[in-house]
Amino acid sequence: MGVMTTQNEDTRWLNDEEQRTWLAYLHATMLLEDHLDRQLQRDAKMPHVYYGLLVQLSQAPHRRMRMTELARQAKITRSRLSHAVARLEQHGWARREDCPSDKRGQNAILTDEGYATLQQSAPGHVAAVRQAIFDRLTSEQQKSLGEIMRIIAEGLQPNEAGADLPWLR
Amino acid sequence: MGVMTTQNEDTRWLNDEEQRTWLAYLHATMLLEDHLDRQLQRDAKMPHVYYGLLVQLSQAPHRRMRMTELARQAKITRSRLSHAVARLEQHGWARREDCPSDKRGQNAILTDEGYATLQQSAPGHVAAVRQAIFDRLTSEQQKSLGEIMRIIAEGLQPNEAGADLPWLR
DNA sequence: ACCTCATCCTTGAAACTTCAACAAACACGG
DNA sequence: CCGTGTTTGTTGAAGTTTCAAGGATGAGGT
Repeated sequence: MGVMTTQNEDTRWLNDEEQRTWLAYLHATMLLEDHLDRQLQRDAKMPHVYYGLLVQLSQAPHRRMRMTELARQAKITRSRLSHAVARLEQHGWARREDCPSDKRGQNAILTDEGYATLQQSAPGHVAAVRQAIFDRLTSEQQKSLGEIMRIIAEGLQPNEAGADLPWLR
Repeated sequence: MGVMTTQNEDTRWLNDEEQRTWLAYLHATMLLEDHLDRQLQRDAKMPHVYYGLLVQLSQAPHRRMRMTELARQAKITRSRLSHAVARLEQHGWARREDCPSDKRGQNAILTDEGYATLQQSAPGHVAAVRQAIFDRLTSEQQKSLGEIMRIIAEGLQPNEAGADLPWLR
């Protein structure tokens, strides 16, 4: 905030360097997400998040996954996924199928058409990512970036699996 | 994408560590943006981006800024800003005013009410950011994060200022 | 003055996301 | 088997963002 002056707060404001870092983070993430969204909207006719869903499906056994699991891995809500898959279905890139073992469940499935689209646009997408990030960083920085992002992500997970050990109350 | 097999492509796919780094980046940024959006939606009744706009205005002379300049600093499109300010106006957090020197221009202005809201929610917001990032990183990592994000942002800017020197054609 | 092109900002529609509410199916103790 | 609470996935409405288009003013040359 910086400008928030004269308050007997015990709030630990960000110091100058922290502010600059935070601002850089905001700018970089916003610019990159924008960049990739446009790149993929142009080349694959879909937003980055949707593309990510197709990628996940392509890596799953039989190119299919339970909705909840897909949502969990993609870090989005089930609701959002529901809408997203509906849209992907309209475009013919994915379809749904009832889960045999659980009558509540649905499997999201990558269609051949979806896979083909992925193949076509993957090189361009990778190039964009590489150009924006990896081509610009030293291997030290790449390593550091990985560590940092894992730490941040870890801290925000609603306790990813097996963390139910020291469970008070 | 890793699963993309057998292609005589000259595409430089991401290696294993690069993939893990990229995935961590996606997860961290997505989780954090979600986290802050919820935190601010709860405490300040507005999404993170809108909050950022008010912050920028609060730091500007006379708490006002030309629309285009605000959009530029916030890294969003003018269209998006136009809608956003309209909404902020509805809530009484901002207002518009014609620019005296340029009849096309508009100034976005932070209202007292907007400033008050900012003051109320700033401590919680800073705490959230600190808890998600700075409290978890060593000072080495903080420094590194800043450098890295500046590099990435810089590479994605449509050539921020003064880059109009070697202008071919 | 005029023409032309650039810049400023807005608009409406379509696309996407969030939120709360919901129905259906499961799980499990009684 | 019956309740009770949980999990799964969807839905509709409201909010947000994108995209293409457009009206108005400014800037610079002729």
